Amino acid sequence: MSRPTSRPPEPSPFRSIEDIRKRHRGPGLSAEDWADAALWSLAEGVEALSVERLSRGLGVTKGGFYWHFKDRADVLQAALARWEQLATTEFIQRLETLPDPKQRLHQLLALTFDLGPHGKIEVAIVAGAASDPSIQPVLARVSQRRLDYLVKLYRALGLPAREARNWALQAYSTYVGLLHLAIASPETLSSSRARADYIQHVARTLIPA
Amino acid sequence: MSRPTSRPPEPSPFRSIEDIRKRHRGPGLSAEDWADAALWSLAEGVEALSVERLSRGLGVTKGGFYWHFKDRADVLQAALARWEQLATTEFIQRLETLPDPKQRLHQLLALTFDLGPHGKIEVAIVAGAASDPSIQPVLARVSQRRLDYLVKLYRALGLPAREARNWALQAYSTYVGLLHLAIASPETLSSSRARADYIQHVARTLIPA
DNA sequence: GTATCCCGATACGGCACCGTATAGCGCCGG
DNA sequence: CCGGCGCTATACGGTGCCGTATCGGGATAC
Repeated sequence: MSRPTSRPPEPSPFRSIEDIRKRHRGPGLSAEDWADAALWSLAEGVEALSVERLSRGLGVTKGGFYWHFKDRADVLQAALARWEQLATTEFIQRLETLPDPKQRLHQLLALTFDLGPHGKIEVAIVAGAASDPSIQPVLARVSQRRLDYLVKLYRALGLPAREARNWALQAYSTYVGLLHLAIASPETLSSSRARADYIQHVARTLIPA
Repeated sequence: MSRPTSRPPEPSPFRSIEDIRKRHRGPGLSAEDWADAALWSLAEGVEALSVERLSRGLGVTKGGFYWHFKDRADVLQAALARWEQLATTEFIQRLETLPDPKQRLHQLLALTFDLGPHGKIEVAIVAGAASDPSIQPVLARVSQRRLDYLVKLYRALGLPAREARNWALQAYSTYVGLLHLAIASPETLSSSRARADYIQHVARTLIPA
């Protein structure tokens, strides 16, 4: 019925389904396990997130699910919260290890082109937001925080506010467009030759000075 | 059971649901009526396209649906075919009315920023392709034709093949990213001031000479 | 006026998922 | 060694959608 006290140590970011299933033969599944699995499953589309599907993927029945979560919407919000954390805070923290703003922009491009499973998840979330209003606030926060950070980087390069904003918007659009392209036309940038060439091009046009 | 002979004159591109419903009190619904309604409904997500939902939206029961289409996948393909036509051929035709490649690029930007219902539909299709393999081929063709056309435009501006390709990729990514942004953060470019400013910025950076 | 074509209404069985209820089992503390 | 805690298994009723079958009725053609 009700939620238990959550486990103290945050286990690990972005564990694979296999990791979760392995841990299964041990204590059993925690709320974080379910939420992580839910986050992964978002790659197949928000609508594809179902309690029974999730259970099957984890090799258990849905019996325990409702011990941790009120309903499907509840675990969706948990997964989105996890995504928000990974897609903003932890991403920015990784960039902040570099001292120079220009280096950060270059690193950001490199990370952007290193398409993991994030791409499908992001696209699914945006598409889901068009039909599921509960997604919109999370998505809006993520976009805003990313844009704000980009603006900050461009301002650190010496650009005035208005220009920094435009560059940030364009950089972010380019990033998102690349996610789409990876789905729509995977072979377009499959050659590492064309890829490197395009990265260099983008770096030239998106990093002003 | 079987398909009838299709009506000779193509009725009209992108009719609204209301248009379709109005026509209803007249002869009845044609295959194009259903396909158009299906295309609209894609804005709510590919998964949201269901036969019974479609019927309710059109104010009839699903009785007649299976007269025109074999199953749900059939009408989905019809809707995608319609989208492919609108998103490539007719779009390019509109641009080809302009004589100068640079004018065409500017017009393309203007059309891009004129976000209609297309945005949600495109995003939904890309997201759907990640989970529904039957969508992938259509999406790949559309992306490829658009990219090819962009490359052609940039080459017409005098750029060598490799560079034209990079610019085309970036321009297309920027376009798709804008679609996302319109969903994720609608207020970001709601002010016509910021909008015009950003259009100008994009035009400067995406149209070389 | 009647036959045919085109399309809508209704009814049915089947499936996938939801959320609830309840019982069972391993494990850990006392 | 035993009672409760954490989690899982099983079972159930309800809903929405699918695809099929069948009937009915309006428009049109003749």
